[in-house]
Amino acid sequence: MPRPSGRDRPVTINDIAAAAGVAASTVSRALNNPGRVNAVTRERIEAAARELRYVPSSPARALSSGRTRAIAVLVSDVTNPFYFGVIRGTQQQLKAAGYAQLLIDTEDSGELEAEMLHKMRRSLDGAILAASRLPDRELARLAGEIPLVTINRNVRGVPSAIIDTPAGIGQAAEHLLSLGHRDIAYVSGPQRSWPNEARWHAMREVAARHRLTFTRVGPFPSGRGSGPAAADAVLNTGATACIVFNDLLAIGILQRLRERHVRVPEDISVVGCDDIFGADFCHPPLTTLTAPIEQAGRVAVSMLLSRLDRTSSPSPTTRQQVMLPVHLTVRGSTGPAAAPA
Amino acid sequence: MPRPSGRDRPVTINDIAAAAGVAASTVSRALNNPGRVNAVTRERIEAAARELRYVPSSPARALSSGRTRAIAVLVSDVTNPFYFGVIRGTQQQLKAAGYAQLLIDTEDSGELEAEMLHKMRRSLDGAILAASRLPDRELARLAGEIPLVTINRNVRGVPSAIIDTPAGIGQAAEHLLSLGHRDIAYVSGPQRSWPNEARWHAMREVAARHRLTFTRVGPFPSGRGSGPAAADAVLNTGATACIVFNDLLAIGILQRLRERHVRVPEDISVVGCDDIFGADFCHPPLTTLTAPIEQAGRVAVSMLLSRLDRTSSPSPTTRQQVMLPVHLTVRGSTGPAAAPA
DNA sequence: GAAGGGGTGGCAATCGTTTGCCATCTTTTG
DNA sequence: CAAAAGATGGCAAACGATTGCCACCCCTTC
Repeated sequence: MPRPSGRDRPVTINDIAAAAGVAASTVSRALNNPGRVNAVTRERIEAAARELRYVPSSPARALSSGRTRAIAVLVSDVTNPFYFGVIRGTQQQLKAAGYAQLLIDTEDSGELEAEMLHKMRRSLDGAILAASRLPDRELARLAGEIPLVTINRNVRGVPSAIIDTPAGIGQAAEHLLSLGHRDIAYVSGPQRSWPNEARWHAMREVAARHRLTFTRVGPFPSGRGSGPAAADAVLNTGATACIVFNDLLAIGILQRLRERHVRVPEDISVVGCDDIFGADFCHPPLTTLTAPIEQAGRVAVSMLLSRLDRTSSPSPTTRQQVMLPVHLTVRGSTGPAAAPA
Repeated sequence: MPRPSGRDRPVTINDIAAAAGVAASTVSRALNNPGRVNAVTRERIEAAARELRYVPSSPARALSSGRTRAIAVLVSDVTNPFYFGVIRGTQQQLKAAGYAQLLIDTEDSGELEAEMLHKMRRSLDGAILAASRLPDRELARLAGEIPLVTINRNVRGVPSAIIDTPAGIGQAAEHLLSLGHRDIAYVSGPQRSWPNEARWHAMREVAARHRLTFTRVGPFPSGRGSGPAAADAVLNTGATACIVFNDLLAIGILQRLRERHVRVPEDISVVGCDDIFGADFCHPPLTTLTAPIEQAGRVAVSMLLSRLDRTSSPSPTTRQQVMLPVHLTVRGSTGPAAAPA
């Protein structure tokens, strides 16, 4: 017995039933399935519920209905500003739909990610994976256990919201090329990161189109801490410009270049990806691919919820993939190529 | 019936009971209260549980035990970097203790805050309020409904983790005074913000101690968007230095000053509060009061959990208030006072 | 006037655990 | 050796909702 003393036992559906002079089942129906009960009865019940300040117990509801109205959002690092946007987007959309948001930090570990998903599978209606570190096969398997939507991760059979940064890479490269850069480096993010591979792939395509060769350095963990190593590596290649896996790393690079008295953009141009918080006020302000991060979060939630609502009938209205466009935001970190020494 | 087809009905405690040849109650005890059952029986049960990959159903558990093992963390704006730290701290500590973290963005609205707390009170074991917008009275009332811990908010009867920024204000002011500043402005944050009042109060004390008068401008909403207005207001006061409610606002001010070609720190010095992400790489890097934000999150969780665990016996070991010290981090945004024109 | 059919509402089973209470068996103790 | 105490496990009643099924009433409709 949780609360033996009748101190302030929470109001249940039965209390309302008693107050309104009906059965508990009728109360349940009046509240969830209004068409099913007579209008005047319903009103009486609603009045009683209001009067008693009734709040349904979600555990009880979850137990009997099998639906928890809770969605998990998994991010690989809550302190990475990229995810702020995601979290905010999901938060908004989930709240609007009356779902609770469970935030989980997977600490960049695929195992932790899989374990959490497995453990919580019974208490969740679904999950959104931002930056999953899981192998495709594993991801597909988990998608069978629990409804999943990924962000920035393309796996067959798993719906996803994808930010089309690779397309933006083209714009970024054109921008640099038009400034006279020929020697461009790509600073690689984490090895097992899907967006990282996609971005590098896009770089190579641009290079091929222009009969150039771009070099790649890395991989580096995507944090500011990797900045020094990454900056040094870029300088070693002799490139006059670089496109960096993400802004966080790019900002780290900027700091290191400053330390080494390498001028940006005079000596080297830097382009980031994502346009996170800080990209506009670092020094110099970062030219970057502006991504609709919040929107990605919102879209992912919508996709997930629409899957949950359709009662097992695969409505064709929901797309499996939503591609979100990015655009290049030119700021101070890019400029004309330095004349070769 | 949630899952009518027996497709892959989740494993329950009963399945284990059957497999191990005991009663369900014994399984429950073996898993939650190991001392209560014989060692060999327990091992048999654990083996079966492992074999069947049993995961307990939290709703069911919550329903019968009355405890959900879920804690809500309420922040007033998820995109404010200050809260990243809080969220990360709570996240770590909660995960370690086996609790789920429900993230709620109250969008700076006290009503939304109260409503969410009230609605979720049945599905939560407790909540952590970072930057509550609720009046003291309301807060105290809600603390009776559900275990609460606040961060940076001091209300009688509600335990809290408080970052001692006011003490730091003293250091910041001394720093500025030693640089020759006599005319110092305080840039006020949101009006109903408790930390804001505390910081201004600390400013006035320092001023009194030195027989000076500091001016106050604002209030301003705490976002970068308020930067321009705040910067202009500061310039109007003729102050040679300012201490700003928080870094977000300070960074906004920095940007505006740059636009207006006011040099920092030559023409005016700026000190922020919190040392958020970005404070070290904005231009110039911001001198600020470094706050142990993550730690505040962790401490708040510890306080909350210790309250939950002590089975209604008010153990005196838990303090009601934990004060966390800050320190001044001097960077590029402060320098010697300009000679009066 | 009998048969059929919507509209309403109640009964009771069910979801998966936890836990009070009791029965049994084994030890310890005087 | 009897009685008390402890260890162990089962029974069954919660917890608070949802929902299938049935009963009843009141209208139609032929």
